[in-house]
Amino acid sequence: MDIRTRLLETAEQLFDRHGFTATGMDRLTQGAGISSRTLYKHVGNKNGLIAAVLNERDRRFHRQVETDSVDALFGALEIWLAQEAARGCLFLRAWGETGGDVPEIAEAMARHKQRMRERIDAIVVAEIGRQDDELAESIQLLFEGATHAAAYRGVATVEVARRAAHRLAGLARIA
Amino acid sequence: MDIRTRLLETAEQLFDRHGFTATGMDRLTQGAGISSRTLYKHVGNKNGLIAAVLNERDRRFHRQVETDSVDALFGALEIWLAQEAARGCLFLRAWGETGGDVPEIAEAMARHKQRMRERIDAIVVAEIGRQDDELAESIQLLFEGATHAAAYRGVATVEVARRAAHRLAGLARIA
DNA sequence: GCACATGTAAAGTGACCGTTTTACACTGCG
DNA sequence: CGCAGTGTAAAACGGTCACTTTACATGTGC
Repeated sequence: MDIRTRLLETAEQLFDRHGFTATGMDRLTQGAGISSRTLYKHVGNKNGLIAAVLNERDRRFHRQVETDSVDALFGALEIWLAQEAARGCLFLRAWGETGGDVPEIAEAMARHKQRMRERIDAIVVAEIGRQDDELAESIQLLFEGATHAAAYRGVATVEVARRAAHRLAGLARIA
Repeated sequence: MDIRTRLLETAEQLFDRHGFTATGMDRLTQGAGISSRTLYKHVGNKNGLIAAVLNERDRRFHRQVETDSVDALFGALEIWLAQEAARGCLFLRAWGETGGDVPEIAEAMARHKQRMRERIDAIVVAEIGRQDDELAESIQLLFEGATHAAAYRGVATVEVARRAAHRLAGLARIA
């Protein structure tokens, strides 16, 4: 496997499991099986590594969530949470741990949320046949809520979010 | 002002602004204007301080959110987020930064979420005249979602959550 | 008036932080 | 053949980490 890929996958796991600040470079190099010199050649510094991990995760997450119905959207979230463990949104966690002070990380977070919003906009159009900002924002809230509530209420809470989104879409359809 | 109160208030601010791991004990003692010896006498160690901060915040948050209508609940959240700055749920952030491995912190988080759930259960009864787990869980999802989405979409998103909760309550009322 | 609790200031503990450096091995290409 | 590129291992960098210790100043109550 490619060195950079191995590094990013290892880092994503360790960051998600133990937190960003708490995960030292030694554990990262050891986990990826590379020297620290190589790590710094590839990602510059720790914040660069965090940003790279987030951007790669965004690509992977988006690929999974690229659906065009409310059902499929929350179904994808359910699968994601079931196989990745639910510890809240990694983008918001990175942003929070760094106090919002690292531009590359803040931008990765904002970009990810914006991309999610565009996907939901498309789903709304597919569901009710027209744009509806209020509905889209509500679905994003339910999606965000499920992502975080799953950490303490379990993945089953995604089903509740899916049904609530469905009901709101139904109301929007007849409005 | 009481030393312990001053310490907890300072710590809450610094933890919220910069993250838990990133906030060193020096900055805490300096911020609170106390010696490190006194700090350790009062809270034992850093995890003890974090747990104490969370438990105090739970008390304060709950006092603000102790309402009995959907409108008032989200109104309270809006006020809270407007005056405290929205960086996501501090309980989930602490839990995530410590990898869920610190019992006192994990318990503080779970207790806080459980208390929130009980409040929402009471609100549901007040709103529709009977218990409704599905509605309560949906409202908790919207509340959680608004808390986190406010970090990147601004406090205005709380209004959207409030309206969505209202609609779902309306549906539950006629069901 | 003396013990005691509670506070301060400041130095010291060893461990670990992110990052750089030094020295060396392997590979593929002109 | 030689050399640039890419990797390793391991030590060193100065700094900061959470936490403890030492030494000293208070005020309070018996």
